[in-house]
Amino acid sequence: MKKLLLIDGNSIMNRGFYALPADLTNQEGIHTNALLGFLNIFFRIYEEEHPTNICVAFDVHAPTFRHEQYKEYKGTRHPMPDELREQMPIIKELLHVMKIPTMEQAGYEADDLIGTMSRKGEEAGMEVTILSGDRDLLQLATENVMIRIPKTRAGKTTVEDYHASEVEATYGVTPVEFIEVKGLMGDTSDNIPGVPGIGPKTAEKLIRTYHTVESVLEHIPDLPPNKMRAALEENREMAIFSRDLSRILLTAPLPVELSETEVGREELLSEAVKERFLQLEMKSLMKHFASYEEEKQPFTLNFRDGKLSEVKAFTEPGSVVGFCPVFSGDLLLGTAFSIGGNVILTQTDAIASVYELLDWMLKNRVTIAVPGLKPLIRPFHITPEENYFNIEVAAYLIDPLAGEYPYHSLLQKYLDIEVKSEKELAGKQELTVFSFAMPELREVFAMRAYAAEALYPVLTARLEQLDMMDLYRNMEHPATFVLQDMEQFGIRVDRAALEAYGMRLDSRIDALTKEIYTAAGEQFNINSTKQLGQILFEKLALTSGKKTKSGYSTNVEVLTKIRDEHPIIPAILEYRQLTKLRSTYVDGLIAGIAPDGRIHSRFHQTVTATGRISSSDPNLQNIPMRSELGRELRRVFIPADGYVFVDADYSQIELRVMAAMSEDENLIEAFRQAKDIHAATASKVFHVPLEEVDSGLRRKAKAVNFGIIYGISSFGLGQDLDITRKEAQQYIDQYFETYQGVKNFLDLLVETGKTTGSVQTLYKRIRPIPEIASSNFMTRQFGERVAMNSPIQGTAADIIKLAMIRVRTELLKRGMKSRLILQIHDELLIEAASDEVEEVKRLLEENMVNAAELTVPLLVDMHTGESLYDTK
DNA sequence: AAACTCACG
DNA sequence: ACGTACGTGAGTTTT
Repeated sequence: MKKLLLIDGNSIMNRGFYALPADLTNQEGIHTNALLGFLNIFFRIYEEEHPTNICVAFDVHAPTFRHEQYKEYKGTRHPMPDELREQMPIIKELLHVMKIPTMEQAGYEADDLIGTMSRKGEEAGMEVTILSGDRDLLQLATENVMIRIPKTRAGKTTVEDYHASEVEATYGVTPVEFIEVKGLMGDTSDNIPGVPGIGPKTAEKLIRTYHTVESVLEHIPDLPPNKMRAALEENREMAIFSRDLSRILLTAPLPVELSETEVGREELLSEAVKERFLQLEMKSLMKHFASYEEEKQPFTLNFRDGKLSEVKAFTEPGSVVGFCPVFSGDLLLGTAFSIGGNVILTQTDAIASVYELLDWMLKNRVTIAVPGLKPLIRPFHITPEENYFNIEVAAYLIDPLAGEYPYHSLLQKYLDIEVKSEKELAGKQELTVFSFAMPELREVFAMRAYAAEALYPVLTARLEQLDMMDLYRNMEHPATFVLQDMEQFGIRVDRAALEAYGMRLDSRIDALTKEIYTAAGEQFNINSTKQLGQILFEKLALTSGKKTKSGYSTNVEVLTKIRDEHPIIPAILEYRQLTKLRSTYVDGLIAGIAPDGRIHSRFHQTVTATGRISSSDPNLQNIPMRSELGRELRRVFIPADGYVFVDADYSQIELRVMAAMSEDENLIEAFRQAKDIHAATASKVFHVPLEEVDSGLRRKAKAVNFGIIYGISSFGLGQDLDITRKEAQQYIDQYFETYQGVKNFLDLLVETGKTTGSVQTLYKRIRPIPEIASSNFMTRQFGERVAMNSPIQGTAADIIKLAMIRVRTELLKRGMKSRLILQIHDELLIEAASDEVEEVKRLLEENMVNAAELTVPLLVDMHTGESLYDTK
């Protein structure tokens, strides 16, 4: 089978130019970033596909005759920067040396040439791949023509692949209809006007129903009589014109014949090419020549179908196996077991049989390594003592900044094995009972189990090396079970009360909306910061404060400063508060209520850089508290019948942790004595007797205390207290004079960060700080603040994790009905059976206070109540 | 997808 | 001169 690779030259060069550092030059001062970007992605695709035919298309930069009448064509597009322009002839010349044909044609865009060539290739029975950064090309996708769009996130480049079916799956319209959608919505970057007022959502909906622009126009009488319909009526011709502009030509005259596009590996990687790359000082490309001589064997995984009994037969007592069950909801679809690098796939829905096998393994001292443990705990009744190993959590401890821990990244990073990612294999295929018959999905399941087994020895070795094995065993592993419990229990919500609260908000939002429109003298979208900025700072000429990247800032800080300038401001502030409550909390929480009347948030263990837990879908760690109206919302969170809430939060845990870690005698003593640490700090720092510390002075000391924890900067403190930087610096100096141990401690953290590239908590959890080595001043400063904050925030997070584990263990041991249902960083919420309240209170306080042995006491504030509101 | 805003600790 | 406090997640608009 012949394979044709067509490349959108300008688009890929452009992408390389902006993705790679602009200071990438050779000794002659020629910029090479776009060239390198182009060639990197080119070689990657080449090695993946091994195309037999290649052609690269370029735009000719002159007005093209198709758009001649359209004067402002590409008027909004930025001109090509000189640094990029100078690289264009070089890439063409390089391609010439590589014997890859290029094409450009006056009067036609590269798109048209690619479109036409793709059809020629398809007709000739070839598989066609189009490489571009531009989604417009998606209209060319068919079952034989795949569009590949490279994306770079966090330094890693992935490629999105679209056949016709994937375009349809992703956008809900066929590739041909894609053109029609664009005709309606327009495209500012291509200067295609579209129909004003119709965005992507509306356009997609219309085309999904009517398929073509003409058909939409014919059916205008069927549409609801609103703005959109009026816009369509008034812009009939524009819609057709825009659509025609969007359509890529499939009949352009081609300067290159299909038969001329054949390429051979020898020409592509010839000595001449190598020499040219070296002249341009693109040494990183040399690996392609080396690999030509000594090709690395691609990794292939061994997997086959088999029965659970075979798995058992092959498993040696005391060994490590990789295990990955596959569920669709609660339904088990099958399992993958990896034993000594051989994977056995079993299609089965018999959870009990699998449980039996796992039980046998555990009894035979087998370590069961799993990609992620939390989802398996409930179906397989797993307990913390059992010998499971959680690959995801281990990988998180070693590299907490990675964000995600998919097997392909981990295999690459720790074993230098290159495998296709889940996405590359399975794409967007859904899980069904047929999944075990689909080759791509089978490979995904097998790979997950294989990776778990293969990664176990290297991750455990790394954990040992970093002295984090205890942290894993005694803290992270048992913590997974607490999180699973919290997800399962959820929290009860009074839906009716929540809806009533929403209605109250609605009526006030309506009134405010009218008020704002009147004050502004026109209607506009209050949610749009762009429109709001124009109204406030241009039309009403109010004092604009800070700017953002793209215009005026309209945040609370700015608006509060001009509160008295115009009655519209307080109205907007209130509107903002209310709409936030409405959309994020009322609507968001209602959407999250399960059939059991409770919200089952998800709790994540591998997300934060510092070791904290995070919560999502919905986030229950940011329920309003600070404003009275927002706090009212807490009334809708209620305990089950026969239960009450018992809530306990650590008092000043981060400051206490800092006192203990720094061993500052003054601060430790302050905590041993003082009831009010902010007042005590004020007294010492500002040299005022404790009795004379007023609320203003206390507020300042409190801000300083926070600033210290965040990694102090005079600018930040000044901002917070609204004082000059100089004054803020004085406060900081005075603070450090009082607490010299703290100063030494923070200095040591920064120094440690600089020399080792990371810092750690009391329990050895590490936080890497790549920023601290940056040559950029701002970035480096950020790194220094992180070095000061992370050990403190992280140690506090460690302590509450220990407390959670102890509380869970204790509740279970005593066979109590009460349960831990929520963690909010320094706070634990227990839904306590009414007859257990006193015991729960004792147990909770006892276990929180004694979770860690510090040189300062840990104190908790405890409250009980009939709703989350009452537990303040 | 990125920017902006804002809810929490 | 630079132009920010540390850690999150979600909704909305704009690109």
